Amino acid sequence: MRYRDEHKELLVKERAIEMIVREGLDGFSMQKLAKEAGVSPATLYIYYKDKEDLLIQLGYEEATRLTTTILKNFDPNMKFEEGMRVQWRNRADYWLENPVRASFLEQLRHSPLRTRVFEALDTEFVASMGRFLHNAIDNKEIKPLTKEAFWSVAYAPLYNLIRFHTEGISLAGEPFQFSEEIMWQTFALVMKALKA
Amino acid sequence: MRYRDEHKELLVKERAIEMIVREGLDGFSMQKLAKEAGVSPATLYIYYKDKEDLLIQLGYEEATRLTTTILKNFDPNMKFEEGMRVQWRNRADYWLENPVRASFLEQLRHSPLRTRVFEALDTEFVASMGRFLHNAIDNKEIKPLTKEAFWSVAYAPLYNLIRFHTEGISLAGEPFQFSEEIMWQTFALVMKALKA
DNA sequence: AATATAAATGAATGTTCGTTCATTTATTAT
DNA sequence: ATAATAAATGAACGAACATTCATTTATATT
Repeated sequence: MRYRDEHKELLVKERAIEMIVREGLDGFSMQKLAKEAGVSPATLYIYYKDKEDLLIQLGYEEATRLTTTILKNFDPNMKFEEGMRVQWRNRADYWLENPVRASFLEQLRHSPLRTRVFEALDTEFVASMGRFLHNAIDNKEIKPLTKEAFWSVAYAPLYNLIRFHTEGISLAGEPFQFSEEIMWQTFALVMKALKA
Repeated sequence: MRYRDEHKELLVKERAIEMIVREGLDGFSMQKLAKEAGVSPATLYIYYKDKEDLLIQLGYEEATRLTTTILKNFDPNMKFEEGMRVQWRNRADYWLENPVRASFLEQLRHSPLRTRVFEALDTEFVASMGRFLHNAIDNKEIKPLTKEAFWSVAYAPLYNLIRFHTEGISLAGEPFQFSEEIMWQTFALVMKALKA
C-alpha cells in the first residue's frame, strides 16, 4: 500500500496556522488551504474528518506543545521563588520562540472552539499549579490567596509584556523591545506583591 | 422622503454582536444577520458599505463606549492610589455590565482587524494614562517604571480576574464568582507591587 | 392631492464554501 | 510481475456566501 506523505501532512498544518494568523478564523477555508499547501481539497479529508476537526486537532496539538514547554524543569514541590522563575522563563520562551503558533492559539482561545480545544489540558495543568500554590502558602512563602487571585497576579503581567512586544505596540515613541532585563524587573514587582 | 428606521438600525447592531459572540467571526454572515434582524440583506448595504465596514464601524463604536466608560471620573492629575481605584472600578463595571459587548471587542482584538478598530483610540487613551504614570513617578508615589511594566502590572491582573468570572472558568470545584472583596484584595496586591 | 426622495425590499448575480466520489497513483506483500 | 491497499487526486455537488439592482414603500414638502 501507499504510505502517507508526512512532509505533505506537516506542510498542511503549517500553512493552516499561517493562514489563520494572517487572515483570521473567518478568512480560513479548506479550498484556500489546499491550494496554499499544493494539495487536493480531498486530501484534507483523508487527514481530517471535516473543517472543525482540523481546527480542533491542530489546536489540541499546539496546546499540548505549549503545556509541555511551560512545565519543563518545573515541579510543584519546588520552592516558590524558584518555581515562579522557571514558569516565567518557560512561558517567555514559548511566546518569543513561537509567535505565530502562539497567535494561532490565542485566536482559538477567543473563539467558540475554546472549550473543546483547551478544557482537558487546562484542567490537568491547573491541578499541578494548584499544588504548587498550596505548598507555597503552607510554607508561608506567600500570603494566603485564592487560586484566582494568584493566577491573575502571577502570570498576567508577563503575558501583557509579551503581548506588547509581539503585537509591536508602541506606548512611547518606538515599538516596545522585550528584554530579559525588563522581564525580571517585572518579575520582581510580582514577587513583591505575592510574598508573605 | 422616508426616514431611516433607527429601531431597525439598532436591532441590526445588537444582533450582529450577538451572532459574533455566539458563533465567532467565521460564523458571522450578512445573510444570516439580515434574517436574524428581520431585514433584507440589501438594507445592510444601506447602513454599511460592505461586511468589513460593518465590523469596523461596530467595533469602533463599541471601543469608544469602552474608552468613555474607563475614563469616567478619572483625571490624570489624581493622586496615584485614587486614580488607580477609579480605573479598577470603571474597568470592572464595563466588563461586568457588558459581558457580550466586551466579548465582541475581545474577538476583534484578536483578529486581523485589530489595528483598524483600536489603533487611534488606543493611542489617545495611552497618552492620558502616560501622564498619570509620569505624575505618580515624579511625586514618588510609585517607583520608577517603564510604561510597559506599569501597564502590565497595573491592569492585567484585573482583566484576568474578570475573565475567570465571565468565561466561567473553574480552578477549584465550582465556577469562580467575582466579588468586590476579591477584586479589592487583588488591587491591594497590585498596589503593594507598585508602591515606592 | 401630487411630487420628490431616500429607505427598504425580494430576487437574482456570480463566487466561494465544505464536502464527496469515481479514478489514478505509489508502495508493500505476494 | 501481479495483486492488494491506502494515499492522493481533479472534477463536481448543492449550499451558503457577499453584493447588486430594479422596484416598492413611507414620509416631508409643495
